[in-house]
Formats: sequence, structure tokens, C-alpha cells
Amino acid sequence: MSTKNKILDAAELLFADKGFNGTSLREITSLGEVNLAAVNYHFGSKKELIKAVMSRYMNELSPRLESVLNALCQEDTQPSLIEVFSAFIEPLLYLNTFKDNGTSTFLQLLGRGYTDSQGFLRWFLTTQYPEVFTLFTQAVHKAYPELSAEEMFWRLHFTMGTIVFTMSSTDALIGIAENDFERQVDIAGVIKRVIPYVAAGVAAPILI
Amino acid sequence: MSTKNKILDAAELLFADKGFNGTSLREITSLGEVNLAAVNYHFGSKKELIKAVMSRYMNELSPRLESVLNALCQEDTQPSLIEVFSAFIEPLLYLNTFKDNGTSTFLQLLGRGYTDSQGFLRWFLTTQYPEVFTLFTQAVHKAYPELSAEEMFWRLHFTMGTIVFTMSSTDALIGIAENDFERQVDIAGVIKRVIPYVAAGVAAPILI
DNA sequence: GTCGAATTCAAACAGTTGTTTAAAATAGCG
DNA sequence: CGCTATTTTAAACAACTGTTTGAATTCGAC
Repeated sequence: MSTKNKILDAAELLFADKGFNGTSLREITSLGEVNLAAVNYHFGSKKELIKAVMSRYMNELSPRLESVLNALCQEDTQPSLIEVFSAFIEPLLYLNTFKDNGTSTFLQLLGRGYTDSQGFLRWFLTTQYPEVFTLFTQAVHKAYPELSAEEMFWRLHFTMGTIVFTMSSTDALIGIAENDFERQVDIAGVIKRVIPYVAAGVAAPILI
Repeated sequence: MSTKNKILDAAELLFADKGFNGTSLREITSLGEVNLAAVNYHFGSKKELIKAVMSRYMNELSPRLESVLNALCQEDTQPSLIEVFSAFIEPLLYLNTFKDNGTSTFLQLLGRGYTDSQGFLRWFLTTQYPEVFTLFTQAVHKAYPELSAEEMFWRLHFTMGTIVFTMSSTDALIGIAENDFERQVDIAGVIKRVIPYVAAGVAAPILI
């Protein structure tokens, strides 16, 4: 395996677990068993490494997301909100075949990115992959045309919050749940549980 | 104003904005215009300072929350979920009279605490203020008795995620919203928008 | 005013951070 | 082989981290 990939693998693991600020380059290079200077040699800086870690996932995810959302938008029949959100399942779970624990890791990274380092990752994603956001908004509008742009703005951000926050603490929550309810839970189970929740939230009656 | 309070005021501002890990003691003492060593003298350590910042809010909030939730639990009639979540509004907004921007700052701190420093704040809150969590669970159960304990566990954590995450990026979101929709938004407005969302989410039909 | 405790202060501590350097090692090609 | 370009390496860099020290100052009670 190339040094570059050793670094990316070690970095994504630590970033997901301890956040971007909370992970040092020495921890990464130590876990990846490469020299400290290799990060700056191959990626230039820590910030560029963070972008590279996210891009590796986004480049797999975004075409698949665009494809399913496009299909939804071009159908003749009106989709339900459940269908819109369910469209995310297959592309997200695909990350598991692309990489061990890929889905969970990616969603944790996403959660980190929104809170760590004052939202620079939010800027990175919305500017680098804007099509996904546009298509998603279109699909929601098709499923729920009565929702005003302003209301949709807030509800989509609430949804983003639910997903991202839940997933960034998935491991802890799954641990508690398995202990309290004595049954096995996995990431796919959590995703399937959260969809009715966010769908109902977005579909909530509009306040007067 | 006492040195202790100068430190607390500066710390909560910076913690809310840049996170606990992202804020150094030198930034705090510089903003508060006190000596660097004062933090360790008055609080012992940075970790204890974080606890003190959170406690100052929780000691105001928790008795008020317990009071309204208790009232809800002891009523004869069954409350709606909207009523349960609306019970949080008054105690939360009270923090605004207690301190400028208190509500927003506290919710941002809460968001930070859940992601920063690997969830030690989650442990701190659930162990130091367990009554609030118990009463909240009871109130939701009264409003929606069909919800199993397991389903409730997940939906309450989804809700926590929505609130905490939204509020931790409130400032950015309010900025975008005011720019895009040309109307003023404040923290009370966001709270009132999020309640129908989380209430509908918790009330979502149970998946089979 | 005097004493003793509480507080403030500048300075230094030891440790970590991301990044850079220049020499050493390796690889690929003619 | 020899030569160049790429990559790896150990070491050092300056800046920053939380914490501690011991002397200087301020304060309140007598």
C-alpha cells in the first residue's frame, strides 16, 4: 500500500474518533507507520489532508446520490418524503463495500466537519459538491410543494443536524442501546430508524 | 466584577464560538483582562473551568425545567408532544434575561460539549442533572404511550441532535437565512420553528 | 498602622503542535 | 552500470499548550 493511502486510512480513523482538532499529525503517522514529514510532503498541510480524506468518500458518494435523486426528480409521480430520504440509504451503505465501516466513518467525519474548525468543511462541501444539495432541495420540493423556501431551509438544516449529530455519536449510542435493550444494533438499523423521524419532521404541519 | 466572573464570561464566549479544545487559556485570560495564572488559581484546571461555565447555566435552567416538566406530568389530561417540547421554551428563553444572548450561548455550549472532548460533557450533564432527563422521558411517555422504550431512546437522541446541532451553528444559519430571505431571525424564532419539527419526528408512525 | 491571609503577577516549566530542512535512501530509465 | 527524480528519513524549528512557581501586591480584621 502506498504511503499516501496509509496516511489517509490512519487519518480518517482518528479524525472520525477524535475530531480534526483533536488529532495530531504524529498520531496519524504513528498509526499509519510512516514518517512524520510524509504528510506535508504528500498533502502539503493538515488542512489539505482533511480535504483529501473527505474527498475520497465524496467522490464515491456524490455521483451515486446525484443519480438516485435525479431519477426521483424526473419521475412522473410525486414521491413521498420517505422515498426522498430513503434514496440516501443505498449510496450511503455502498460506502461499506468500498471500505470497512465506510458508512459509519463517513457520517462521523461529516459530523466532525460541521462542528470542528468553525465550519470550514461545510464551506468545502457546499462549494465542491453543490449539485447534491440542489437536487436534494428539488426532490423535497417535489414531494412537499407547499413548503416555502424559507421553511424548507430551516427544516433541511434541522435534518442535517439530526443525521450528522446522531452519526457522529453513533458508536456511543449503539453501545448504550445494546446494553439497555439487549439486542444488536448496526449502522443500517440506525439509518432505517432515523428516516421516519426526519421525514415526519420535514412533513410537519406549517406553523401559522 | 470579580476575577472569577471575568474569566467565566470570557470563557463561555470563546468556548461557544470555537469549542473547548479550540480555545486556549491565554485567549480567555486575554479577553477577560486577567492574569493567565488566575484560571488555575480560581478553578484548578481548564476542565474544571469548563464544568463551571456549564454549571452556571445549568443551575439556572434545571430547576425551571424540572418545574414545568413536573407540572406537565402531574396534570390529569394527556399533553400533546408539542406541549411537551414547548415546555422548554420559557426556561430556555429565561437565560436571555439572566445574561445577554444567554439562550443562544448555552445551546451552543451544549452542542460543543457533545462533540468536543469525546463526550465527557455528556457524562457530566447526565450524572449531575439526571432529574431533567427522567422527567422529560416521563412527559414524552405520557404524551405518546405507544412508543416503546427503545424507540423512545432513539427518537429522543435524534431530537437532542437536532436541537444541539442546530443551535451550535445558529449564528451561521441565521446569517444565511437573513441574507437569503431578507427578514430578521432571532433565537426565539428558531426555537419556535424547530418545535413542530421535533414534535412531528417523535410522533412519527412506528416502523414495522 | 500591623499582621496574616487572599489574590495577582511575570516568568518559567515541560510538553505538544504543524511545518521545514537537508541529508540519505530508493526507484525508474537509458 | 550510472544518473536523475522521487521518496523517505531524523532532526530541528518556532509557536503554542496547560500548569506551576515564588515573589509582589492587595485586602480585611484587629
